[in-house]
Amino acid sequence: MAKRALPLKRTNSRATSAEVAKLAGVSRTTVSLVLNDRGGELGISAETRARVADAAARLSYQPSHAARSLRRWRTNVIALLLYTLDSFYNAEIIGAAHAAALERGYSLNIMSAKFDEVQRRAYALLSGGVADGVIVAAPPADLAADLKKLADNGMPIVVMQHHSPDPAIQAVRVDLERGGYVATRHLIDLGHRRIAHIGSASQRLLKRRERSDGYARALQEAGIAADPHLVAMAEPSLAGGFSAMEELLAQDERPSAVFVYSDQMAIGALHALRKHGVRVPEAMAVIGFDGIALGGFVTPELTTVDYSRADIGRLAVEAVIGRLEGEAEPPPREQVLPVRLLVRESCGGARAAIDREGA
Amino acid sequence: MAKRALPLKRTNSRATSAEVAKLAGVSRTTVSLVLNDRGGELGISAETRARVADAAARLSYQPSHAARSLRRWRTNVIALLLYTLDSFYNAEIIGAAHAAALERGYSLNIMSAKFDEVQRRAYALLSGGVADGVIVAAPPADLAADLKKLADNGMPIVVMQHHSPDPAIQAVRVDLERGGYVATRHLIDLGHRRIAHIGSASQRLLKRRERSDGYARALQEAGIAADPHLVAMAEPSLAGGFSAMEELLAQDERPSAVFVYSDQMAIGALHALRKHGVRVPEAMAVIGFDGIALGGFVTPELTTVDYSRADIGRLAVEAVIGRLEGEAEPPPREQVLPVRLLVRESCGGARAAIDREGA
DNA sequence: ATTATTATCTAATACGATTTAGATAGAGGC
DNA sequence: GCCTCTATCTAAATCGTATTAGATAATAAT
Repeated sequence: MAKRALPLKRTNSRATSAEVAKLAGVSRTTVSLVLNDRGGELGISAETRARVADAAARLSYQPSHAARSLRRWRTNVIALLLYTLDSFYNAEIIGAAHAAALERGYSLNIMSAKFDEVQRRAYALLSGGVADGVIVAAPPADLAADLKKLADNGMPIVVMQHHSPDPAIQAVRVDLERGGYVATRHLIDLGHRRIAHIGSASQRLLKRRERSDGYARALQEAGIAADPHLVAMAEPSLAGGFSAMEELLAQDERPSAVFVYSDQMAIGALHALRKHGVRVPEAMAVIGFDGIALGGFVTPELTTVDYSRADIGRLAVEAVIGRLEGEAEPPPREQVLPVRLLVRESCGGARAAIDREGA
Repeated sequence: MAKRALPLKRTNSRATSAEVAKLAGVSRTTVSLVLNDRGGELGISAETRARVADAAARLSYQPSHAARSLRRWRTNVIALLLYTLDSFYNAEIIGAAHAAALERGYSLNIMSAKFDEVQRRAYALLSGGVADGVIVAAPPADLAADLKKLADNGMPIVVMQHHSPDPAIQAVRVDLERGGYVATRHLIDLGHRRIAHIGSASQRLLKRRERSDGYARALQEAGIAADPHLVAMAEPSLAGGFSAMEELLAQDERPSAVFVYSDQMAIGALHALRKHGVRVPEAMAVIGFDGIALGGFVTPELTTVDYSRADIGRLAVEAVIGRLEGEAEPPPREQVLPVRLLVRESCGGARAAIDREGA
């Protein structure tokens, strides 16, 4: 692991508040008060305030993050724990989260924790106080215990895109079950009866069955018997979607439509269909999930279940900050965002698009 | 900006080294020595070491990151500054960087600095000592001065995917000029003469002209006059590629091939071509740049200029750590990685693929 | 002239870990 | 019994900032 620390030496020549104090001819206390904007209320004269600000600027003083958070018990950092950086919707979530955090004076520390080792490290860092709160996307199952420990220690934790795994943990998520239902219902309304489903079979992530549940509910409601041969599970990736689709195509009696776990997998599935000469949407209708921008750029353009990635990022950040700044009423344990059908080309005719809104 | 800090209060009940010391019946010094694995060499008996380790485990002791880095002048964190999280190749770079960092006992703090405001914040954080070194991808022009200040203060800085903007800043980059040359040459070898180019016109990022330079060199070498009407610039995004392609299609005399700045833009361009009924590769050959996995899943599969994203991430991390741990010889200012042509479908016939290797 | 009040500023401490510079005790040499 | 040496451990100082609890001097009130 980590080698021995190198000889302790002050390498960089950053100015300290003491040096600012000396240059301005005041005490460290005054410097602290002025630079934290408490000079006015606490009776530091305007003239002194200006002198301190000037000295700080001249020395390009930047407070030491370590010293400040040691003293304040606050880092003003929110950690964003992601397990899949290649999810195409992450960028939007992160962008919105960033904006929301900034607005409240926080910054975001994105920790990608793909490997077990990184994950262990992330836990150590968090429990070492590297951030004030944590937002977790798609947590792996074995992290649940760690998260709970952090939450029990008073750290605000918000899970995105998943059910709250514990009463101490908030969740900001999308109505995935309804999404699965809406997608499948769309296919049924278009006249399909043999409707396949490609699901996510990630070993590591917490089970996410909601989409599949919605699929099953729509089938049942329409009086269509569930056929286990029409369900294929694979890793949630382009390649996973590809191989799951090939598996479905190997069936004796092929489906005429498929509801896919994510747009990413759906794009893999489209590729498999093209390779096997199956025309979309004529011979196979395909519907994805997530509404990523890329879906509008593939052939054919992907019909999908859309939701606001930006809302997820923003609400997650606001939930964490709300907890940190002690808002009056306890926050709701779960915030569930609506989904909406986004009809493009990959399912053919758009006649059912009108009243499938999930909001 | 940041509201006033809340009342100072010890909210979380993390154990401190003093509590571990008490439980183990030793001094804080001993705890520190033992937990930093210096107990052996400094004469702490095996029995005491075991007692301390046990006490630490029982209290689930985690050293305070703030206190430790305040004292050590080391955070063991490397910051990774990204300006575009939606670049599809970032995930691979980040994955490799993570692995390399972990191996040496460091962790990665990904800071997405899309907005100016975030960027200012990032600079403040870094200059406040939140990380020991920085890796910057695609730095905006206005950040160069900030980066230089950090570098002059002794912070190791490595730029990825770009020329080193300053002698104090290292670079790990790809031979983009050669990539542009190889791509264009491929099109020429396939018999094309009217070869268009879609470039990146990002206002904010540092100018990156290498790809275009390679394009120009290949044309000149083949005795083809450069035609400014065949060059379109746009934002480096799916939509940018789309609109640039439409612009090119509006020409009186259309090109027969196009070399696109990135795979992402190329996918946008493919979409424009399909929309306008231009068949690829028959009526228009398209070649991209980056070798992202997605390129193998679109219609038609995208021919591209590939390079190792993983090497970039790994080398960047190793460069930073090398500087931090004071390696003997000064590191090379630039490390330039090779590119290689990856022939798929979007340019038609593959006959020129053999000897265009860039390595 | 004394006391209270206000305006302005500061000395000293605390945060938690690491490190420097010893302290203590026992063993061995004489 | 005194001294040295080694093995084992520790007291105190330190990192840079924020905060608590005053200090000081000028002004106003009596």
